[in-house]
Order: sequence, then C-alpha cells, then structure tokens
Amino acid sequence: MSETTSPAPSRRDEQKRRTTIALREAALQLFATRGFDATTTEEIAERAGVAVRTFFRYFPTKESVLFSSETTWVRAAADVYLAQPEGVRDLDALCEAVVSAAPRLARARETLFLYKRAITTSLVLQGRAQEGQRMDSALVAGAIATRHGLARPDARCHLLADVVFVIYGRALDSWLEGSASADLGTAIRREFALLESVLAAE
Amino acid sequence: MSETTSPAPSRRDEQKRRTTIALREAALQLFATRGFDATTTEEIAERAGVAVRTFFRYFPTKESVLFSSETTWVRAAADVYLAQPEGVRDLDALCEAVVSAAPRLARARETLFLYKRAITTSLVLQGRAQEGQRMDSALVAGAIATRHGLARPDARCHLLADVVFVIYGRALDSWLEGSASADLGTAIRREFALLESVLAAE
DNA sequence: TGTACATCAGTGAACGCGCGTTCACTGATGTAC
DNA sequence: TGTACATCAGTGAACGCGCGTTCACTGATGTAC
Repeated sequence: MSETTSPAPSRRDEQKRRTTIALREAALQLFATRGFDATTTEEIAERAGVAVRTFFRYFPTKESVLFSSETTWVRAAADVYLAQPEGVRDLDALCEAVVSAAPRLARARETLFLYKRAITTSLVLQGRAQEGQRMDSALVAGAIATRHGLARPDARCHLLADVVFVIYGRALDSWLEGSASADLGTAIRREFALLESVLAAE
Repeated sequence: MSETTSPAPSRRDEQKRRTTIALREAALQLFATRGFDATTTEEIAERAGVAVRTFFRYFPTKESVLFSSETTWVRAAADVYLAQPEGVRDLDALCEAVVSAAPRLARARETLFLYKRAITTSLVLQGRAQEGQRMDSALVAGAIATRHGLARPDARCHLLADVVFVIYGRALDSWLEGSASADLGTAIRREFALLESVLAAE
C-alpha cells in the first residue's frame, strides 16, 4: 500500500522520460546560444534525435518546452518560512526561507545560467517567466497570510511577497554573473540587508 | 530661432499623426477586448480604416503598436525626485516623485485600463511591458545615484528603484480596479506606507 | 514459456494560418520657378 | 497666381516562413491466456 515508492517505471515510461529530457536540453541549449526566435522547432527536434511531429506530442507550444510545471523551490521555501519561530520578524523569516533554497539552486547553476540567457532573448519567454513568478509570489503571499492568521493574503502580504522576489531576482543575477565560487546564500543575505539599510537610511 | 515652438505641422504630418492614432486606438480596443493573439493585423487595419500594408509602414511588428517610445512619466518623476530638499529621506523623496505623476496618469485612466487588460492577454505584451519597466527602473536608479553623488548606480540604487516599481505597480492596479472616484496619489502613498510598516513590523 | 492481441511512442506528409517582406504602382501634397 | 515637377502616404498582390494541426500509419512494448 505504499503509494509513495516509485511506481515501477516501465520501458515505455523510461523512454518517454528520456525523450522529454532530450527535448528540454536541446531547446535550452539552442535558445541560450542562438536565441528563441532564431531557433526552429525543427532544429530542437533534430538535436534531440526525434521528428518535429514528436516535439508537439510532448509540448503544446515552442515556448512551453522551457517551463516544467514541477513544483518549484518556492513551495519548499514557504514551508521553511512557516517553520520559523513566532518571535522572528517576517523579513528575517523570509530571508531564512529563501536562503534555505540556495543549495538546491546552486546545484543547478549551469542550467539556471542558460535558462536566464535564453529568457533574455525573447519577449515571450520573459512574459512566461514573469507569469510563473506571479504565481510563486501569490504562493508566498499566502504563506505570509497563514503565518499572520489571515484567511486570505491582504495588500501587505502581497507587497512583501513581491519585494521578496525582487530581492531574490537581484541576488540570483549577481550570483550568476559573479565567479562560480561565490555563495548564493550570501548573495541573498546581502540583498536583504541592503533593503533594510535602504529603508533605514537617513 | 525658437526651435521649441511647434514646427509648422503640414497636412502630411497631420495625416500621419491621424493614422498613427487611429491604428493605436484600434489595436488597443481590439487587444483589450478580443485579446492580442486573437486579433489579426488585418482587423486592426480595417478598424483604423487603412490597408494592412499601411499598418506595417507605421509599426514594424504587431506588438509594437501598443508601445510608444515617447518619454514616459518616469522622466518627469525623476526630475521631481531630484528637486527634493537634501534633508528628505530617499524613500519619501521617491514617494513624492511618484505621487507627482499621479494627475497625469489619472487623466489617462481609461487608456491605462485598456492597456492593462490588453497586456494580460499575451505573453509577448507582458514581456514587452516588463522590458519597458526595466528601462524605467534603470533611469530611476540613475537618478538615485545622482542624488547620492555616485557616478554610477550601485546595488542599493537598483534595488530601491525596483522596489519603487513594485509599489507603483501595486498602487496602479488597486486604483484601476477600485472605483473611478478614488485618488491614485492616495493609493501610491498607501503602498509606500505599507512598505514601511512591513519592514518595521515586530 | 509461448502465442495472440492491444496499446502506445514515434513518424511522414500535407495543410491552415497569420506575420512580416518585396515589388511595382497611384494620387494627393508640397516645392521651385 | 499659376504651372511643372518631386515627394511621399497609402495600396494590391504575391510570397516566404515557421508554428501548430490533422490524417493515416509502423513497429516496439505490454498484457491476457
């Protein structure tokens, strides 16, 4: 009755997984180097070793290949946030939560780097990435509301969540642009500290 | 030698201006109601009373019709920001600057409403809007740097500028969704106050 | 273990569609004298 | 003020292109007995 164990991946499932990954990787590489618009679905399929027809069996649109609907690091971070002691200030709790996701993100540095490069080549991808972030922000706003005993997030929750994503985005960017040896967690803490200093200024 | 006076708009210039406006308005209406993807350039041209061919004489792409490159309210707001007395805290100076732009924005309420609706229907438009905001944010970051006597904006300037746009965006949204009689300036001040309270909390 | 049938990943080919371009032209507006 | 020519806004038609769909099929994997 243990439904949690891997449910016997058949050869077919294995094959499907391989094809999915092959298409994802091919697309990421091509988008990051040549740009989204300059890459055709034909080229992606070719690089992945399948027919174009197959590409559209796996992904409904060209741009959807970059965005897996798998639960992001945000959900895990929200749990960390909610696990913080009551006495901790919201902003500090959020900082800890985001920092807790750093190792997982750091492990995918190269992929994140390509992903970011790919995004910048196309308005569609930027729009889609923003859409994803809006959903993540709403999720975080919900967590903040929960911590405060609110049934629904109010304006404060949403504002705070949005600010957190500004901070996260800036931290991620500086980390990706810096040396590979730098620590993402440190970069995140730095941006949080910056926010405080900016508001306290004068 | 007064180059500032209007340089004698000829009939041709007048005609061009009319066509531009007609295309813009037609596109805005159609995008906002039917959605960007569901609207063809054919329909836009038809509604504006010109041929499709003419559309592409005025705008290089379907999506560019929504974005005029005219200087936004941001430049004016940046000037207001820089005109604030030295003693005023950065955040307060920024608040005043954004609030000073409120009347101008409020006058275009209906257009802003349609614009926002249009944006939400398409990833391309979202990306393009975001791109514009990035540029505006960079402009504000530059102004902040100037006020602090920096040659170039540092991380603090950029973070602050980004936060300002989060605040502005949230204020604008709540104003557009609220009753028409509400005041945008008030909404802006409210969001700024919210940010302070959020950071001071506990 | 072996056979018969069902399912399903992958494919080829043809197609619809709308964006954006290219070519060649018309007729109104503007300018030179 | 009037005439001759130049410029330029607008157009029609045909086209290239890549995304995404539809139809009809193949061969490998999975299942029933």
